[in-house]
Amino acid sequence: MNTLFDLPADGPAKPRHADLLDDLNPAQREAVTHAGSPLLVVAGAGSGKTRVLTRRIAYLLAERDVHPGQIMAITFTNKAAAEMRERVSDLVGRRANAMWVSTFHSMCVRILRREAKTLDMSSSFSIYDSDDTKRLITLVARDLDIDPKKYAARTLAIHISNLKNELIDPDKAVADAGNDLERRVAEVYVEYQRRLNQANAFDFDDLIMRTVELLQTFPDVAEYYRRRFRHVLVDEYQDTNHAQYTLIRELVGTEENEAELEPAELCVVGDADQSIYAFRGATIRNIEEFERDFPNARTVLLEQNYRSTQTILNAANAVIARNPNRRAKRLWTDSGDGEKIVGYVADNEHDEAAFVAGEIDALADKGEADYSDVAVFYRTNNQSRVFEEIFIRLGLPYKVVGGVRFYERREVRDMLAYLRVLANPEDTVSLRRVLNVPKRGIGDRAEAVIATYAERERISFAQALRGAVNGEVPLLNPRSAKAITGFVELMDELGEIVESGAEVADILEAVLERTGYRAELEESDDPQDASRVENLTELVTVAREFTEFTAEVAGPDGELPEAVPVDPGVPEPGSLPAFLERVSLVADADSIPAADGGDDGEGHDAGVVTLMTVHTAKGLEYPVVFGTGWEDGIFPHMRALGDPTELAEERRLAYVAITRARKRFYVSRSMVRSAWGQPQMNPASRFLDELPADLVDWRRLAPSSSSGGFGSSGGSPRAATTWGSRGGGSSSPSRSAGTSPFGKGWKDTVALKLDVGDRVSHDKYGLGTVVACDGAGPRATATIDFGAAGKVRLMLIGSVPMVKL
DNA sequence: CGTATGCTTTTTTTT
DNA sequence: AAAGCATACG
Repeated sequence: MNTLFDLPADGPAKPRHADLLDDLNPAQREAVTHAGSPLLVVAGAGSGKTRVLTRRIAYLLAERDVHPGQIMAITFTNKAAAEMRERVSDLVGRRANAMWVSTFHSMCVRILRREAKTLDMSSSFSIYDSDDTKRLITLVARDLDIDPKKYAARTLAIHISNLKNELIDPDKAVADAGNDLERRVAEVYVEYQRRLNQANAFDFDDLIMRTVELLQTFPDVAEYYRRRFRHVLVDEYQDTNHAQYTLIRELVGTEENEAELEPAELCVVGDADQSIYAFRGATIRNIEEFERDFPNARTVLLEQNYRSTQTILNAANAVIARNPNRRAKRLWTDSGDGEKIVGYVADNEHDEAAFVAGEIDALADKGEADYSDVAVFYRTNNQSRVFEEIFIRLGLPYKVVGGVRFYERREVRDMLAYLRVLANPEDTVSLRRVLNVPKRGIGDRAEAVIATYAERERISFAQALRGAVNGEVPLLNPRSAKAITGFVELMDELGEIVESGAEVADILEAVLERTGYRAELEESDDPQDASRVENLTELVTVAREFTEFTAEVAGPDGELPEAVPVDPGVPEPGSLPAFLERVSLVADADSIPAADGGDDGEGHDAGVVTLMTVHTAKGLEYPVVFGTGWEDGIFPHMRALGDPTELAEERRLAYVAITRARKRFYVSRSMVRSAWGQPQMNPASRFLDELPADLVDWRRLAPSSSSGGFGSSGGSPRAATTWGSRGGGSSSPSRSAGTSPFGKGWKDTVALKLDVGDRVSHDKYGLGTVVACDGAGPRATATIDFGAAGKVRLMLIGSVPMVKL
């Protein structure tokens, strides 16, 4: 991390004007000092964006007499928020604590806790993540007799999420529904939302949508926040969705809706080329139309890059230039060309991982990089596995960021569900989750009976359980009633512990013991259960540290950093609700190891290599970056191959990957890669072709195919897109040697060999284009877009009524 | 009600 | 390859 520009820790509380602007380039300086109208900072990768933001805040405080309590800065991850706060603190001291620096989601939670009553919710509400959401939708869909085959809960959840991101409420969704799917979605949405309310819960999307609703429906509430926050700063503006955009507008206010109050000063920072979250509703429109949305807006362009070599920037520029309809922007640096990009074509994914490990080893040996200087990127989480295997074997220290997240593990979620029920007894999803975990004799049948009873009596599930204790529930067999009584008593006991003000960690311990959850795991002989016990111990430790940390931050006088006036409904620091809130809103990126390897003087700690998806890597930088799996179908992802819009997003992703690198960038691809069991052959990523040939030093090329490569182009090596049984070694004894030029080396059962992009003619469907290939050998299938006839997935085995054109 | 077994699906990316 | 889900049986 670059500490070059940080003031000494004991520096002046109020740096002078010159200190804040001295080391900025003219564009940065303008972005820092601009006043009086909305400001868009188009910040290319590595152009000093965070520096501009933090300086701007410091400048507001030092030179423009703004009070820290008037500043709201919004980011996408807690890590980014923490970093921003810290860097502002370095500049202006502890005054920074009065600012709101947070993610969209925690900011909204904070507002919602305070104003919950206004929306008929209790401030002890639960926050549902996508897993909870899916569970609730499953329940709702079942109650509505919706065929789970035809409408998967996940599909319904995605559609409902999209509606919420567009601020479409259930009533409007019903009114707008124009086809079968939309009608079903709307129907589920209505009931789902009702149940969320009943459970005193918000889902992720609600946090934004309902805050907007709050501000739009209650002008006095909106005015309170508008008077309070006179400066709103938004990072990663290109990743905002419509709901977030509207939220910003409501917070800032406009002349129309607030006659006596000037709109707050808005400053947004972003880069359309780094927009990679369209799949969750982010829209580049927000950044592209900023000047129209906010009249008189000023735009500042930051193109000078302080991170990478010119070689790396040229590569990134060349790739991103292929995207259509793009506002021209070229990053440059004055720090020289540096090393060439290193390329490698592997036989298979193990070979690729071995190459990466070998290079890291070599760099470390030569003293050219510490492990902590190195990051390995891949497109999807499952690709981390081979790297882990080989790193473990070689003893290379590493950390995987993301993937199966700690808080998503079953045992952890079970425990959190207990805690959530204790904090919010109306939380039906969590309650039903733990009802029979560990097994205590309350089966599906009993659960359904209770649910029906609750529905009919119009009471909550929790109340219905109490009804069962009193024998008021018909059709419930006595055994179940007895089991339920036991459960209710157990929860009451735990509730008393919570009431007594016990620490979160102690509550957790009590849950683990008294429910018998830990005992069940310990008695099990499944080796997985041993690691589950460890995870739970870890969870208790996390809870312990959470309480201690907040006690520490609160300081001796008990004064909280963020507590300006103590907002009603804001959870007590270190308390159970505070813990649950924190846990609900953590992101993968929040747990990324420090880039500087934690060298606290004592000895030399080389740190760990960081493994993560390109998405997670956004906003980070490393001296050495490995971009792996650059294959069509992997990166760009298979799902994007058929769609220009999605392909453009994949290309932005490639741009993000390259621009993370400071000194060295490696790219690799693999000829063969196993996908769900079966080996699969992938052609080179089209993005490799887009890298200028003279920038890349290919350490190993694809073996040239005897079939004389069609499809090879430019300077980059592209294997002929034929099939053969390469690599894998022992996997298959049947080698392709001596077979036809098209080398159908797998099994002779495969009737037709197709690649993505091939044109075909089918007896029944007519002309089509292959958009995806899956499986191999007898299980090979192709997904083919037949235009008007739709997309069809076909087996390629036996006699296929189709020819390749 | 709980468990075993076999069948299905799963792979984007995440606050 | 692995995990979740439905079905059948104890």
